[in-house]
Amino acid sequence: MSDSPKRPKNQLKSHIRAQNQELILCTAERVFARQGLAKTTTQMIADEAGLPKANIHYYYRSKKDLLEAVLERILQLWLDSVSQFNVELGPCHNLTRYISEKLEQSRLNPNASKVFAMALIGEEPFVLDYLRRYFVEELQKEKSTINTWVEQGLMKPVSVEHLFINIWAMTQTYADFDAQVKILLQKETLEEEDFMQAKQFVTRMVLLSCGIEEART
Amino acid sequence: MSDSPKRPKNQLKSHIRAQNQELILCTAERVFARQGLAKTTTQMIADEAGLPKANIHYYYRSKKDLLEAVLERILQLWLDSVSQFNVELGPCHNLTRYISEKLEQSRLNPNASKVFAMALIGEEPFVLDYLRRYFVEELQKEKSTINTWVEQGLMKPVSVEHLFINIWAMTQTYADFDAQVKILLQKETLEEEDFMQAKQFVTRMVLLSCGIEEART
DNA sequence: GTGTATTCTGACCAAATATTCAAGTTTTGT
DNA sequence: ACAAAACTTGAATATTTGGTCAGAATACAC
Repeated sequence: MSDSPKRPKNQLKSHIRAQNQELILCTAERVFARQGLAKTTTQMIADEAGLPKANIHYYYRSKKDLLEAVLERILQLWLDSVSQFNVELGPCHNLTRYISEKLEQSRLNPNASKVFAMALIGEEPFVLDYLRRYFVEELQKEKSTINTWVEQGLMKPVSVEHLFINIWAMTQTYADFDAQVKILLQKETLEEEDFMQAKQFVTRMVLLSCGIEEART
Repeated sequence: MSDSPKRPKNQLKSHIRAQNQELILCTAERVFARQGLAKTTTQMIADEAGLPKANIHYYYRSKKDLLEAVLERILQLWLDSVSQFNVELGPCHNLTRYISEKLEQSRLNPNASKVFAMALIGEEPFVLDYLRRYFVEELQKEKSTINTWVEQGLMKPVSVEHLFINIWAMTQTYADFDAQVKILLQKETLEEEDFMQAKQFVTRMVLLSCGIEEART
């Protein structure tokens, strides 16, 4: 979808193509995050990327195509970056790591996080389809893992759905609603330290609610 | 700001005026929530309200004015609807009630909740100013109340800022990202029952993290 | 070096949309 | 009943913006 004209006869995209697409996607992600999905114009992206507008349209037929390419990238990142649960290591270790990784990802890719949230709140079909396709089955795996732990008496039984809904809500709020967080914390910018505190706070809540002794990491 | 022409000589707005503004604000809130802030056109609002577009502009000079009127209404609701902490009654009762009220509000006014989230993620200056003006001092009160409880040994010391950030994150996620929640819960619509479960789940998490014995309400 | 495929880009177009206006209609105060 | 104020609304306007196109420039294969 994102390759407008015929690609170079075989395998690899041309060097130029790959490079420009990368530039455009990165810039678009940034501008989308800053301006909002609908308020962003192709012109803004073009200007910020230092390219003429027509050049953007050479690589991405339409604004919709471009947005979807940006979203695909983000969702891929989301899916890849957070490692799976490892049954062996038990709930405490896994949940702690999971929360840590999610928060770290929000901190390091605030733009991606925000664009994703915007698309989700706007119910972009592309994102909803993606969630339906990949995350539901993902959740099933975590669910069975957690059930195993429950059977082993390593944690209390909890609603896995609600657990994940709330872990996601908490870990993403620091990136998505950073404006609100900054106001409440009375800070100009969120430092690594703030994320560390968030990490501790959220981890504590989650572990306690699962009846797990807190680890001192 | 939101009253374009001279108002009737004194006190009360004319009946017609009040009625039309009410209709327009309600409709606008709904359409904004459905379409997104930027994608919504005055024409859509006009059509859905059954009024000609020019009539909308008679009451609200610009789209921006209209959005701000809608937001003001929502923020007012937000501020009013959730009752203050009552020191006498202790942390368990108050936190339980607070979470319950916030979730109930999300459930009953999903549009308002969503428009607010959209404006917040888009960093609408109007909303940020409002937060700075009212919520920061609001938080101060809660903070000192909680400190009192901590001193009385009724709960463990916690970061009040992070506590509220995360309570808000959790209670609003069910309305704001309902599309995601629906997918994960595999439901067409969120029922009262789902909100009840959310209420229990969130309350449990919060109380445990504050070292408070769970109430059986 | 030559020709073909790819990339670049300024100019242009059509559709969408916020906003204005002026001429009508209704309501209201007295 | 009458005039002033408030309200209504179809039509016009100005601007923004996504998208196109044709020809120029560049890279690439041989």
